[in-house]
Amino acid sequence: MSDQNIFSATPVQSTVRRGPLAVTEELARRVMGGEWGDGTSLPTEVELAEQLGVARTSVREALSRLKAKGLLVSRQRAGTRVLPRMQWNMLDEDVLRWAWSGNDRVKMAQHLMQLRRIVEPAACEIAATSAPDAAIAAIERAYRAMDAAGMDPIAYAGPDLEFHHAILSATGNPFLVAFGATIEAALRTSFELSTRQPGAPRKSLPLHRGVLDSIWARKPAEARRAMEELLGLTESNIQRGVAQAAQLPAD
Amino acid sequence: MSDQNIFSATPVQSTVRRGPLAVTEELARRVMGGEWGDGTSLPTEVELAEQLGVARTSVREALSRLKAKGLLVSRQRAGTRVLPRMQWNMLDEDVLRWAWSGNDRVKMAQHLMQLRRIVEPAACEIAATSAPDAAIAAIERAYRAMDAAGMDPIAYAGPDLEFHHAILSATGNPFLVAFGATIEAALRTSFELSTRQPGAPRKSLPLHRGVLDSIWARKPAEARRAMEELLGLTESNIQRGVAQAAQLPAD
DNA sequence: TCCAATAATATGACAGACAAATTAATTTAT
DNA sequence: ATAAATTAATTTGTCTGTCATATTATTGGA
Repeated sequence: MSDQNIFSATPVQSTVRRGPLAVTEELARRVMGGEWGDGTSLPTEVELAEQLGVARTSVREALSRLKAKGLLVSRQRAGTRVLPRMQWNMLDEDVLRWAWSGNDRVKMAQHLMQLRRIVEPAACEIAATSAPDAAIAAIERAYRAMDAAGMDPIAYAGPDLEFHHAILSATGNPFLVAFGATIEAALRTSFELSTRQPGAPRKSLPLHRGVLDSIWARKPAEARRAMEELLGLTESNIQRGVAQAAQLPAD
Repeated sequence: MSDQNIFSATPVQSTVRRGPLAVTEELARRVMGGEWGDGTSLPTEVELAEQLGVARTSVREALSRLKAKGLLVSRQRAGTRVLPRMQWNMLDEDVLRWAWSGNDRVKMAQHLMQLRRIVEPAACEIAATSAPDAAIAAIERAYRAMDAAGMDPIAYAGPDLEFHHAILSATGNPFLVAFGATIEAALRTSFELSTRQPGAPRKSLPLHRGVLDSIWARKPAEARRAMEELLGLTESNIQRGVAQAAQLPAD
């Protein structure tokens, strides 16, 4: 039973490096999966080390990472408890990625979309008002890359991500920039679910153009409206993607 | 020189527990202070352990926490580097607290306020639209506690915080709930800077009432406007506080 | 039955060693 | 002499083991 370590159990996905990250990922997966849900105490560090086939040091390092992200808390002698999900920092890149494996992807996608509808139009408004020209130029570079990518959804995805990130950066507000990670996750979803719509870039490119132009024109209200329109298209793409995905088995 | 450990060097602030947290806090302080700014490699783990007068294990645990928060990244043999500030997760509770010690508190307070103006009115709108009655009741409980606190700014602070948190919770959106930590930091500032305005609660209480009532009334637009008004007062309080604090030495 | 002292236990910290990976240095071949 | 290849050095990563500390559980006594 001790040979049931994580490396033999799971075929080790290519993106997961074999190092301490693997232990973190595995523990995170179990916490997210609700194996020791909400308030219950999880096994001792020694037990976990045996289960995973690693040293206690490695377990401790993984646990400290999860504690840093607000998923766990541990008191001496009392053991390590799972904090209530409401207290988790869902805006953290990794937490979001881990949570994504859950069964409620659709609902989560909706919540992310709701967040984008709140933040991104406002960011456009701010960018149009006070962004330095250099920052707007960065947005334009991303736009040109999108244009160059043409109709290839794969090549289109990267610059698209960069476009939205550049807008947040252009606000000059570090807290909005920090949204980048969250937005990125939302965008990945959107790509994941809208890949089945091959014509998507054709429709979205001019809307991106509209956002860019109104920011250049320094018209905040117009920039906000342009982004709202763009997000409207994105949302409908996602909804259609969800509807189609519902007829297929989950990956 | 090896006796210059953190416990003898600094008189150990009362809030800082003596455990591994102390090492994390100290390292975070140095990273934030720009001691090894942006891309440069910081000392080896052994050196840090000697400097701080702790074992390498403790240093590693602290470093792993900082890595989890996106402040550092370390590669084997290459050492541990500080990631560019733009990539830091400013929406993390601890990162925000650490960054707060910087010299640009005023600008940061403005950025936080800008974020609140984006998120909180939108949250009110959502709450008024779709929050279950139980969630609104939680907002009301916080309001009653504020009312009971009367004019005492200290007793007023807790329920005020709870009020804004309850609104975010009422949206049912976990990402907005995650804002709680950030908003909390912003509120602490606001208290810190508006304590010198003893009459503040008297003005702010009816505005809170307005927010609560319009959410109960299920009027989204009105709820948004009420929150915007409340934030307007808060911002002017902060600005006045900043102006007064400018004439005093920084703590 | 309740309180106090004691024992058990899990996390926290420490020490030392080896493994792995990447960079720096050195040697060798062209 | 230069470039490639090999070797060495260095730093993080991992392991094993032990002790310290805090908290809970137990047991004993009043």
